[in-house]
Amino acid sequence: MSLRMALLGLLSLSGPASGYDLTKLFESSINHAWQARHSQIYPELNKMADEGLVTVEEDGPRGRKTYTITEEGSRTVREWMLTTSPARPARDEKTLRAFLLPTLKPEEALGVLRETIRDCDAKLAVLEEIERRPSRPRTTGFGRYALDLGLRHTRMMRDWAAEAAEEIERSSRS
Amino acid sequence: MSLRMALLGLLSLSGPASGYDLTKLFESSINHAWQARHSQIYPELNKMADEGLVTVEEDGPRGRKTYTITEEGSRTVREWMLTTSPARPARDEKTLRAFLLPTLKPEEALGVLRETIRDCDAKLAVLEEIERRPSRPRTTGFGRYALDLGLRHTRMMRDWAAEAAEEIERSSRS
DNA sequence: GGTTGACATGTAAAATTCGACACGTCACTC
DNA sequence: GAGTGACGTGTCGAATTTTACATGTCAACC
Repeated sequence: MSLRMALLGLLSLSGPASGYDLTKLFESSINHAWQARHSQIYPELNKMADEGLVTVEEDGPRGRKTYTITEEGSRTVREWMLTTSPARPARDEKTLRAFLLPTLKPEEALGVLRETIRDCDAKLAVLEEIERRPSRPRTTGFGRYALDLGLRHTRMMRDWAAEAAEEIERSSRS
Repeated sequence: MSLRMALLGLLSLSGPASGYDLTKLFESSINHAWQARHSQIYPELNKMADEGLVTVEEDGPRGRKTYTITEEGSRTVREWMLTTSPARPARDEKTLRAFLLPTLKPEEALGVLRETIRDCDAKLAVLEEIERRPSRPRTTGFGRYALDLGLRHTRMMRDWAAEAAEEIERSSRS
């Protein structure tokens, strides 16, 4: 259901778009919270067209199909957003690795943590650059929350890694 | 591969355990970063036994099988931890919902955010209770990082929701 | 005229994950 | 002795996701 809602949501926020557009949008926006390849997106769009959640216009230059969300599609995503469904728990390989850190020797764990810090710093640089950029239409409203959450999440991860590293250093010195 | 590494990691951290134990351990430890039902765990343990990553002792009261990680299993998980594999990106339905918040009317979004805050507070209460609890064997080392990250993540989410809510209130007053 | 790269859509097989069904044991309580 | 609930393992079908294969167009550059 999540993929469907993500697609309807993107269509609702960005206006009519093609499968190709949506694939790109996925990558450049919610990638840190959800992902889908075009091989999953195209069939889902066709299914939704069959079910009347979106309409499709087949014209465009290269067999391009433009999808538009329908009234019913909007209702569907709105209901999903408002229901307190207990949302399936997150899956995050990075956090899993963090959890398994104690399986390593202190020096090894320290190496992994330092790499984590570097990765976070790199990601932060990218996100902060986007934040600084003079407001494109997308920065207001749509994408606003995503960016903010992404920044907070990355900073949180960085802080954690830094403090964990410091703790390991302290305890291995003693 | 992640499930396999999670299982090997847990076996490495907790010592020999049964599939049942591991299912429970999964729920009580890395649940917020990775999940698996017993229907996924049991077959994976059998496969790993075939491949020599774990050994199995079939005794125990109720047909209980006890799995122990082997040298090869340890090597496998260690290599995985140390390789900079670009870790598949996270999937988090809650963040997806957050991202789609702008599809809602301000009052509706506000409602969702307030509920998010309540959920985070509830989760924080649980985690902080665990943190306060006099150190059981698991709180040191194993589980230490997981708990810390869980706390930080939940606080981050709470702060984000609170500030987003405040921002919506401000802009709807004007 | 040929090549390259972004644009554009699709399918199929494999792997992963979930939800339901299925079976049996042991300890404790009423 | 019957019932309940935690313990314990397993399989199967469906849904979801990934990876690879497959095909073709348009614009720009050389």
